[in-house]
Order: sequence, then C-alpha cells, then structure tokens
Amino acid sequence: VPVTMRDVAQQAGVSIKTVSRVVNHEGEISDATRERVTSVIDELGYRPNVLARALVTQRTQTLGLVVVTIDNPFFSEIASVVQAAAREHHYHTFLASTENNLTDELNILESLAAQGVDGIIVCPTYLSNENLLQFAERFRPIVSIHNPVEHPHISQVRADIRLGAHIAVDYLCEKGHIRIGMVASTESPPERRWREHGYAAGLAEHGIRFEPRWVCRGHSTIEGGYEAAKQLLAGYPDLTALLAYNDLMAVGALRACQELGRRVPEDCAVVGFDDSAVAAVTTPALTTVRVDKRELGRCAVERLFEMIDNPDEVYPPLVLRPELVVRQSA
Amino acid sequence: VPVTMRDVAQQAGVSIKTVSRVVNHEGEISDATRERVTSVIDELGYRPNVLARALVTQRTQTLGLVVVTIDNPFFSEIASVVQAAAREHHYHTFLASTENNLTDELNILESLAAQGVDGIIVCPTYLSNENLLQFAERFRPIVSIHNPVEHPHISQVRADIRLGAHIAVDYLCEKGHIRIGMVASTESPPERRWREHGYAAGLAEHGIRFEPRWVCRGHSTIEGGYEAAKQLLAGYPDLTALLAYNDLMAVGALRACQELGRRVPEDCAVVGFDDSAVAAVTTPALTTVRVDKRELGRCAVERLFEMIDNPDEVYPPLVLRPELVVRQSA
DNA sequence: CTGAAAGCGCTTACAG
DNA sequence: CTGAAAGCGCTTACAG
Repeated sequence: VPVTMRDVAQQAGVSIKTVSRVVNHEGEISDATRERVTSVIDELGYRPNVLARALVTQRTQTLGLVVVTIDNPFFSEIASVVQAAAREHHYHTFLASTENNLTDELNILESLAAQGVDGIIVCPTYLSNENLLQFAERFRPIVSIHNPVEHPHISQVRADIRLGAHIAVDYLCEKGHIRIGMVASTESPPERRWREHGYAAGLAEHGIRFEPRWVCRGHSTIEGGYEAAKQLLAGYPDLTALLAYNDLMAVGALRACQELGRRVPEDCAVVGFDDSAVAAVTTPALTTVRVDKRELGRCAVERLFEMIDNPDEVYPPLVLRPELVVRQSA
Repeated sequence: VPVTMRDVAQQAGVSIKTVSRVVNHEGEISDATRERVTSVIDELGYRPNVLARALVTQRTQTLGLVVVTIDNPFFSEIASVVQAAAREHHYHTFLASTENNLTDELNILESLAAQGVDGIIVCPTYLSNENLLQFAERFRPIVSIHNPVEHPHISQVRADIRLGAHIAVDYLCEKGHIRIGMVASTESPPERRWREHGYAAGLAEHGIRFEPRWVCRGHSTIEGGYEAAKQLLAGYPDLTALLAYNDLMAVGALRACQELGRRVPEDCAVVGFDDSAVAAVTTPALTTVRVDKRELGRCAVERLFEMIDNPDEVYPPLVLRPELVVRQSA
C-alpha cells in the first residue's frame, strides 16, 4: 500500500501541487503550509515515486557502467569509485559486465538506454568505432574510459598507456636489460595496442631493435600470462626481462619463471601494468606501471555529470599520467 | 526525439493498444496486422519506454545488489555472477557498496526501494536485526547472503561457515598442530562469529583447549591480517598454525610470517577462507576453505525471482557446504 | 481479432 | 502563496 502525493494532499488539506512543491523545495510556500505538509509526509511515511517523476522529467537519476569484466581488480576498483561518486550526486548505478562478449555489448548499451539512464560510462568498450559512433547518435552522453573516440556525445577519460609502457621499458633498459620480451594481450585489437607502441618506442630510444617475435599474446588473465610467458622464455631463453599487459598476466609470468627455474628479478625481471591490488601481494612483489584508478573513475563521473548538465558543450579528452612503482620483481 | 507507441500506431494505422499487444506478444492478432506493426517498429526504431511500463505494471525489471565492499574479490565475484544471472532474466542490476558504513546502509536500502527495484540482494548486511526486520516490513522480497535472519520477506542463502572453519581446524590437527591461532575480524559482531565457533568446535573435537588469547582481531583486509598475525606470533611464538578470517587476512599473515622469518608452512601453517582469486597466486599458494561464490550468487538470484513470482511462499534457508582446498601454505 | 477510456503518480505550464 | 488542468508513455479492464 504505497502512499501517494494525493494521499498526503488530502490529509494535509492542500492541493497535490503544493505537496510537490514541498517535496522538491521549489517555489514560495508559507511556513505554516510547509510544516503541515512535512509533518503529514513523515506521519504517512510518504516517499516520492521516482518512476512517475522520471516519466515526466525525462531524468531517471541513474547511470550505466559497462565494464569488460569485474573479476579483474582494475575494473572492480573503478566500479567501486564510480558507484560511490554517483551516489554523492544522488544517482544510482547500473552495473553491466560484458565478459568480452562483443555481440552482447551492443545489446547491453541499448538496454541501458532503454532503461532511461541519464548517461553511460564504458570501461572500456570493444565495440567497433562504427558501432560506437552509431550508438552515440541516438544516445548521449557517454564517457569512455580508455577509448580514444571522437564524437561530440562521447568524452574520453584515460591514462596515457603508451607512455606507461615507454616508462617501464626505459627503466628496464637503464637497469641494463637489452633483451626484453612483451607479454601482450589477444583482446586488444591492432589499433589499440598502445602498450606495444610504447614498448617499441622505449626500445628505439635506447637504440634497441624491436623484435616482433619477442612479443607473445595471450588472454589478459593469469592463465594467459602464464602461457605467453612460458612460450617466450622457452623460445628465447636469453630474454632477461618481460613487460606484461596487466598485473594478472604479470602474475602468470611470475609463475612461468618459477616453473622454469628462473629467479625473479635476477634471471628474469618482470614488470606489470595497472598496479592493481594483487601487485603488492605476490612474491616477489610486482614492479608495475601505476594507473590511478580512483582518479580515473572520479573524473569519468564528474565529466559525465558535466555533460548531462551541458548537453551542447564538447569536452576535450582527459589524460592521466601513469607512473612506475618499483617493488621487487624488476 | 523518442518514438512512442502512438507514433507507431499512427504510422501503421492501428490503435495504440494493438501496438502494445505486438510488443508484448500478447493476445490474438492477425498475421497481417502483426507484420505491419512490426515493420513500422523496425522502420521507426521504436523502443518501448520501460519507465512508463513500470509505472503501470509496478514492475521495473531491476534488482538491487548491496555488497560490503567490491574491492574484496569475494564480493566482486558474486557481483559478477548476480549481474549476469539477472540479465538472463532480462533484469538490470543496481550495484551499491556500503564500504562498512552502517548509517549509509539503511539509506542505500531505502533509496533502492524508492527506485522501485523488484527485489534486493544483500551480501551481507550489517544492519541490526531490528533495522533489517523493520525494513523487510515495508519492502519485499529480500535475499540475504550470509545473514541468518528469520522473516517471511527475507530468504537466506549462505555457506556453512562454521563448518568450514571446523574442517580447517580438523585438517590442521590431523597434521599434528596443537597450538593454532586465529586471525579474526573486528567487523563481525559477536553474534556472527561463526568462524570462531567452528574453530573452537574443531579444537574441542581434538581435545585441545580453546585459548581466547590465541584469537586476535583485525580489519578484514591484508593490512589487518598482517597486524593481527604479527601480534599473535610475537606474543605466542610457539603457535604453529594460523586460521584466517578470509584470504585477504591470510595474505597479511603470510607477510607477517615472512617478516618474522617464519617459513610457511614449515614453521607456521596458514589457512585462508573463501578461496578467492588471490589464494592461488600467493607464494606459497594458500590452503583455504572454498566457498562456492558462483553457486552462492546464482542461488541468490534464482531465489529472488522465485520470491518475486510467489510473494506468499516462505522459503527455507539454502545452505552450501564449504570444502578445504589444500595448496602449499598448510 | 481490434479499440476507446481510464489511470499509474508525478511535473509542467498557466492562472489567480 | 496556492490550485486545476493537461500530459509523460505505457497497460488494465471492458467492449464489441
């Protein structure tokens, strides 16, 4: 038996519109009326029906967050921040995880739009640029974490991943490493392999020739990193260092080294990426490229609200600078 | 410019109700009419407004998931499962994390209810029984993971945690351990310390006296586990094994051992709880009590939908049996 | 097999 | 400072 505005109005002896004004702190109202209405609201335990409100205002006070997988601590940390930041704005967050399922992703976006969310954050999207741009034509605003897309309805927030990989290679080279392998990801489409670009650029800067066969791809999981690293170290035993796509793959690389009897970092240095929660708890602890996930999530939410409030504005990309965290593995 | 049912009806030359029937696959409709309407729907790109529908059906096709913190892999895995299972039922999931903030939790529940979610899963709740039961009086249905509460509107799905701790102690005793410490959690209120009960029961079974001073509490994080374990091992150096509240605390215990120069498992065995993603990647890998998180999440969602469909039924608790996963740390 | 009317619970102009 | 009317985009009875 939900209490409606009509019930409150009746009980307080005022019009439904007056109740609405009290609830929304809007317009001039005599103190006497406000107090009377307020006390009836408390008495009856009235709570505005947000659906009815949303139907007329076209605002649901909800946003959608689409992540690739929440099992990776990188994404769960972002989900945590986004959800908390949204709540500070009195917004609720729909969480959807695509689990790398490309056909599903468009469905998920469509259904979030159909739900009437006021905005969507994708983190990241694996949609083709074409599909994404097409979606942006009929839905706005969108904040994309990690995808460099150009569209007035999409704003991007990302870390300079290319630079991060470059910094890591730089560090390894200065430590004297010359043969550095890369444990890369099969999930990244060719046009988004910034870590590999940064890796190549870092090598070039130190006059080291880029060897395509020293790049081995696997799934961006512990298992995938283990397989790729094992393959690299078996095929090219003279590699003395590995740069991994993310911390999970780096953990896999650590296992591979252990299994092959290569001490880390003495026989083979390993550098991760993300500085996610696992990085500090492995043995040896991971040297890794830190991306400020809290900042990334916070910025994405702030940006989304700016776009909701100013639909005609076009916002420039926001790019965070990663930094190397040196622990024990390199 | 959203397309409405009215637009479709006009274009197809039928009534709005006929469009509704086509959209909802309801009632008898001539093939000719259905086809005409369907093609207009495609042509115009019509999508039903779920808010309007929800306003009249009193069903939003959304559910709320409240977790303590999503940064703990135990909860992020459950969140992942719940979200996916809900989506199979064409439901969207609101994610809210309380971050151990008790006053916020009631607000979060209230605002999810105000959002009109069709049901809520709490995982777990730290609300007092009084507050929870009061909330259940005005909202239903609720599925509670891990809280043994009795209320017709609340159904519980949980693992037998007490048994899990008992099994772990059993294992340690059979390995010859006599002095077993417990790295417990400050977050658990006294009436919910099932791990400690299981720990005591396990000791009793083996004729070992329970020593309250061998139980040390800390925050249920890596840091908290580190502190508690260090305190235990410093105060009682003759302890030969530690049972931890969860895997994060066990990881902290591992660090404490390392720092104190105690080899694991030779000088001090460590057993974790949950079998979360970190358990397999530490060195040594954690022996831990596995709780089937996927099953827990799946059951919670199934149960919630049963309750939504049968509001008058009262469902018995669902209790999963944990098992010990033996790796290297014990 | 199809449709006209009423209403879900609010807010948006518009009056007074 | 307050209210009566119209409407957001659907579905629920009720007719025919």
